[in-house]
Amino acid sequence: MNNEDRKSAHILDSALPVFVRYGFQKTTMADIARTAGISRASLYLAFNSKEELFRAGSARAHRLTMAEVEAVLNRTGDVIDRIAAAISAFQQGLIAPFGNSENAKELFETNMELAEDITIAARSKLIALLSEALGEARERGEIDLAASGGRPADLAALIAAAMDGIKHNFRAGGPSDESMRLLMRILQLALMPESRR
Amino acid sequence: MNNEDRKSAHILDSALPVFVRYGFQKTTMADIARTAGISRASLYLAFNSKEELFRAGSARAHRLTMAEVEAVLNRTGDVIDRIAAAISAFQQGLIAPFGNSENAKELFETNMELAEDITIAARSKLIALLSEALGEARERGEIDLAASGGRPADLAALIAAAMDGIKHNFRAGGPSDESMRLLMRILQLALMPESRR
DNA sequence: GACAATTGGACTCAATTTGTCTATCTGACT
DNA sequence: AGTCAGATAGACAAATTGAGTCCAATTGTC
Repeated sequence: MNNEDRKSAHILDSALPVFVRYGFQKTTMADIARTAGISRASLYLAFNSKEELFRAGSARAHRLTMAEVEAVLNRTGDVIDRIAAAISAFQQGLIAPFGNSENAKELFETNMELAEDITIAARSKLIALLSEALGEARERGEIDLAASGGRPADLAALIAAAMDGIKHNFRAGGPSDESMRLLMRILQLALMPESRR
Repeated sequence: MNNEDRKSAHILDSALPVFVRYGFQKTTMADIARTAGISRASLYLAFNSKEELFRAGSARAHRLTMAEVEAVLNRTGDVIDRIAAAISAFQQGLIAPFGNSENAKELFETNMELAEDITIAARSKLIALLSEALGEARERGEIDLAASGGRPADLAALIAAAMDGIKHNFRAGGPSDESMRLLMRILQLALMPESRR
């Protein structure tokens, strides 16, 4: 990571809590510069506009989170457990930081206006990663997809959809985690090879 | 309470959480109107300006809180206990609603700009009420001021000063409550009549 | 229908914010 | 000391937002 990147990263890390506190609309570039400990002029050297800055923040959050998701999926262990951990990492990285904010709704809307493509790409990648993990588990005979009749990609999409549905009611410590755990248990049972039943 | 007052009260009650959320500066009249469920035009029928609205809010909070403080002091029981309860009511009514907000500092500053007289008057009244309670307790022989050498007004001012000092570090559940309890125990010991020692 | 209360919307004016630019400063390196 | 790159304060125009006012239209009440 070069110097330029470290500077940008520092700015984005400083900007996040400001956006969370005030929402996109009420946050000014002066607020962000002050929080980052730099001048407004310098802020404009790093980002050409508030919208570009927000987009970069979204991109960074998605990049870091997806790296974490990928790392979690590449661990050893039961595939369902790894998927559960991956979903958890996804939520921790992309929803939790905002989910408790009173400005969550406005921020999500802003994100969809300014960074929808990034969000969609990350979601696609998540599904691809889950699908890949399921496919490999099937090769190894760890799970049996024949009984449920689904392909890895379909199962991955289902899991992502459930996660989506749950996230809309997200509040830390709410029933969201429980719903997700339930889904994982159901999957585990449904995908268990006959040989282990 | 007439209709006009109920309307104003409703607006002020709606405005408080908005101010707490955004601070005075970033809160707009449109925000308040939306939260109160009325039009911006109606909001201006009730209050001529944002500053007047804030002042009215401060006045209302002080009025309600001081009524509660007075009621608590007029209960039966040990005078020190009643004073402790009164201080607690004062803090609950005037500090707790903001003390946990990230905008606490800005809001207190705004209050001092727009409603300093109200704040000072309430503080004076608090001291007068405490002083009165102490004076009556002395008449009844419940406490002995001779040993400490203070007059009721001096003691009342001391208590208020301690409360002030503590409030600047106020965070819910912080050490503030403990400091105040300690002061009360000390007072209880110091003012106990010799006959009971 | 009369009446009062409320509203959306248009409007002005002032303040704020955005984004740009320049002259100046600072610190590192030579 | 001289040079250079990066950061800064501050000024600035343009755009946006917000405050406060006003009124015609609407709503609900009697």
